[in-house]
Amino acid sequence: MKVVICEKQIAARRIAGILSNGKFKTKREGKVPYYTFVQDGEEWIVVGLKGHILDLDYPEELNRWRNTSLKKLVWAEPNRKVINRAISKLLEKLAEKNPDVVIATDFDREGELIGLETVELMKKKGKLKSVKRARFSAITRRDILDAFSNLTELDHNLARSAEARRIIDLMWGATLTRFISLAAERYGKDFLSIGRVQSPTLAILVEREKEIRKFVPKPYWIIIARLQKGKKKFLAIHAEEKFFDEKKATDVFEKSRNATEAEVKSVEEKIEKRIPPHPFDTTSFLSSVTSILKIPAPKAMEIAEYLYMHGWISYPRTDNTVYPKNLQIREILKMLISSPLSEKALIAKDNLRNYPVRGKKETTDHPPIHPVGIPDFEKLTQEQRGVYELIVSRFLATLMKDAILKSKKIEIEINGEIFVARGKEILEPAWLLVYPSREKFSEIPEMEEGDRLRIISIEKIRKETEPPKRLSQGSLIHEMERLGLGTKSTRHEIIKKLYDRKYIVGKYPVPTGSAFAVIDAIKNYDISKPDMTSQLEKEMDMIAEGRKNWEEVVRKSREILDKVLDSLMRDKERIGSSIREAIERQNVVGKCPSCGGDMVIRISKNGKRFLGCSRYPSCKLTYPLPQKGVIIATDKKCKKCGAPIIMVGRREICPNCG
DNA sequence: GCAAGGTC
Repeated sequence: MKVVICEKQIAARRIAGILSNGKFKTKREGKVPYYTFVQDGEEWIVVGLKGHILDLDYPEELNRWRNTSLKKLVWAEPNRKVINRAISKLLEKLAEKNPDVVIATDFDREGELIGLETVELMKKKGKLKSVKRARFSAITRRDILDAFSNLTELDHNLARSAEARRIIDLMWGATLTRFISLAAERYGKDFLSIGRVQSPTLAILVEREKEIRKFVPKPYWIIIARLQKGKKKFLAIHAEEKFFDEKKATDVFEKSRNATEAEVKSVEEKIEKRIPPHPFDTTSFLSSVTSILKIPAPKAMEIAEYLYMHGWISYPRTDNTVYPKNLQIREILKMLISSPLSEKALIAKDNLRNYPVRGKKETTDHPPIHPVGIPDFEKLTQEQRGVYELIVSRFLATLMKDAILKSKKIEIEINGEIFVARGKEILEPAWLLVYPSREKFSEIPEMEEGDRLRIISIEKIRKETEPPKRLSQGSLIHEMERLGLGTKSTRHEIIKKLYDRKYIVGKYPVPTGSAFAVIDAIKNYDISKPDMTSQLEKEMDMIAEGRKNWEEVVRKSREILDKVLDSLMRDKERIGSSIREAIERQNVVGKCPSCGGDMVIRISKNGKRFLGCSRYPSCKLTYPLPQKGVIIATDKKCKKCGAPIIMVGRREICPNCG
């Protein structure tokens, strides 16, 4: 008997289909499906796992946080425990039949470890006749048949490199998570956490927030001219753009406002192209969903998972931005033309480019995210429908011709001062008809050198420089990818974790007081930096190449952790009180102008938030609060009424005067 | 009640 082990259900079914020429049967052991067929008189069984089947955990006696010495935890050996009882039962049952086993998990580090876990679990139950490895980087007929006729051995070094990662992550994560929670006296569901990926990610947000808060806006002035050519009105801005010197701005303003006429000095026109966006990988998918549909990244991934499980989109966890050669693009387009989204699909069909757009990242394990089926729109929620339609739109856009624009720059003289009007018109919209673009377009009238224009008005407008923008969840995921933090499958979960720990709040994540305090406590250690991951990556490569021993790498990491823990322990009191203080201050936004108590964000009986004095009931002062947006304290007071000024999002307001 | 990595 031959037993083939795959990493996931969909892979198992497709591989069974390829190996059996479509002649396989689906059977079940309890709830677990597997696929079976007979070839050359031998029975084949193809099993689909659900990722890892073993996980690490510490022995029971180390699981009482308050009674366990952290020093002991650092040096403790974690146990392996089975994650999914039903799958392990099936594997054990198959092992008893002494089969030839072929490991056909994903061709990567974790895939190799999943394979090794499976073999070790099965070997406990029966003697395996042989163990082989099938390596393929795409589930296509050719790649699979090729892999199965050139079977190799399991790469133990590669698997052990993943094992080292797993042990190192757990020992650092568990030890420091417990340390910071114990120091801050946060127990149960309120615990705080630290990890190799989550902490550097949080540090990015904290750094950015510090820049935003210390930012001092600088006033500047712009001078604009409202002009008219024929019947068309348009705007031009003085060529200096930003005047940081108000006197200079006033001089220019006074000089130009007396003019009665404007004259076109030069006209510059350019034809420009806009290439469609590249096919969706997980990162660009999440970034587009969060920015276009305003759906949080974890939710977007959940929806993608749902659409995939129902056979409407391809596998959503991919780093690939290039369609594979064998992708049936014409067929998919045809399918979309007879779907409720036919209108867009027909526009695409009439505007096809020669070859679909290619992104920079090309991998062969999964194709970019694209539609593979048509759901019943009536049965989808509004969000599911939105996500599906965005995937369709993106797919169509990648097949379409470049958009053609005409950009114009017109220089206009007004009493010796030069003003500039800019316009951007769409000549050939092409893919812009099916996919949203962030670019702004505006038309301005046709003009020629020497044209005289009517001046409607000249205005001097005061503006202020703006602080850096907060990262959206999508840009945060891009940033994580750039720094090598997390994987396509985990980045959104890391973000969710930060929300669960109340380290961040709001749609555009804003770090809370506890985030500032925790990052401050660990800022001098590698665990708060992306370097720890890049260092670990290097060591994993060396283990995989056989140039380092995995146990040695783990032991060295333990020694470092041991020292880090010693150093943190010496500072435990100070770290603990600074986090506790930060959490207490989290809801305080300033002083009560009436009695000097603290003004605190509170929730009323009907669930609305408001500002109330901490000395209630002896002081009954309250202010209303906007119900939306993250509220941040400033150290300013309102000049009119003395109430504390608060920041809502990035805007400062007085809760009393507005 | 810990992490990060797979997957549903």
